[in-house]
Amino acid sequence: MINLNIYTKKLRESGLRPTRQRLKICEVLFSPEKTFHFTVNDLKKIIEEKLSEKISLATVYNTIHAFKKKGYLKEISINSDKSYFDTNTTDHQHFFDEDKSELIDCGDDEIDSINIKRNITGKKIKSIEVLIRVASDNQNQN
Amino acid sequence: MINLNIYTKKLRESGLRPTRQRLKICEVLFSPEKTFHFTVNDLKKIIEEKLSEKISLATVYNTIHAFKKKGYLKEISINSDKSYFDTNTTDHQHFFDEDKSELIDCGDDEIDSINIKRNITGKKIKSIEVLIRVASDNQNQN
DNA sequence: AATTAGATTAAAACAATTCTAAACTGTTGA
DNA sequence: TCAACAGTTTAGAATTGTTTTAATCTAATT
Ligand SMILES: [Mn+2]
Ligand SMILES: [Mn+2]
Ligand SMILES: [Zn+2]
Ligand SMILES: [Zn+2]
Repeated sequence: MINLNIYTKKLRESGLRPTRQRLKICEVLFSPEKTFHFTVNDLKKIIEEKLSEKISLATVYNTIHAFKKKGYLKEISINSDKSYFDTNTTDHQHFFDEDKSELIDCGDDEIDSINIKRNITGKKIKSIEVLIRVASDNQNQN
Repeated sequence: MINLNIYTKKLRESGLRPTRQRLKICEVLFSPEKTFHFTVNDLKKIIEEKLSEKISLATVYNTIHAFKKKGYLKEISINSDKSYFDTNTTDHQHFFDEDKSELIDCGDDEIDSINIKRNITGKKIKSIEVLIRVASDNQNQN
């Protein structure tokens, strides 16, 4: 299988051995044509239900964190009880659909580039994150 | 005391009775000249240590949430285990100092206004949040 | 003052995440 | 090839921020 080498390489580069569980994680994260957003529980469910591979939460967390550290995944800031991750690691922004608790990509071409006129002394900008919260018009905005 | 009426009004407008604990919360949140950012625990500590008023976490949470709902406080989205609130309810953006886990206001004049070229069908934009993560140059960026 | 609706509180429940430690597996080099 | 080691998996426990509960208390209304 062609992709196995790619997965193994990504794992090795993240400081991880290519184990059965981790290769399944790679299959879910890196084989789809399209990038997507997910929570840790989403990922665990996909592996267990679609790929029929039992996997512990601890393994999912440890692999995801290694990928994030290496830059193969991004974490998105939302005020939510759970963390959201993104397989799209390019520079882009997000809509957050509050009705469905779902992230939607906002391409670089769909938003004007952010220009910051101030800098914090002695600090470097690590990232600029934009979150556009949306909800259906007739919404209880509590 | 002049401010008592203001606090009582804010509480009443948030659907809350002006109790001893809640007036202390108001004193902390709404008397300072400058706005500030805080976590629930920060607030509890200030009330107990500086104002010597015992207060339960449940009361802090319930009051903060009522103020947020009414618009007297804003909650800021950061990927953090805890929630950050802001007594500055005007439209503004933030720097997040990752070294100190501290928010810094970014005035409207310090960042170009965000122009979004796409809209999500059937959805209304509720807010546009920008978070600029900063850290000292020589930083372990794990 | 009595009544009642709402508030306070300690403690329990909850949920996401992290940690632990024992069993297991991939890798390496003899 | 295979023993030995280092790294991995896992269930379950621990941790942490937040929410809920239910008993007690208090502000508001009469
Ligand atoms: Mn959490
Ligand atoms: Mn939490
Ligand atoms: Zn995305
Ligand atoms: Zn602010």
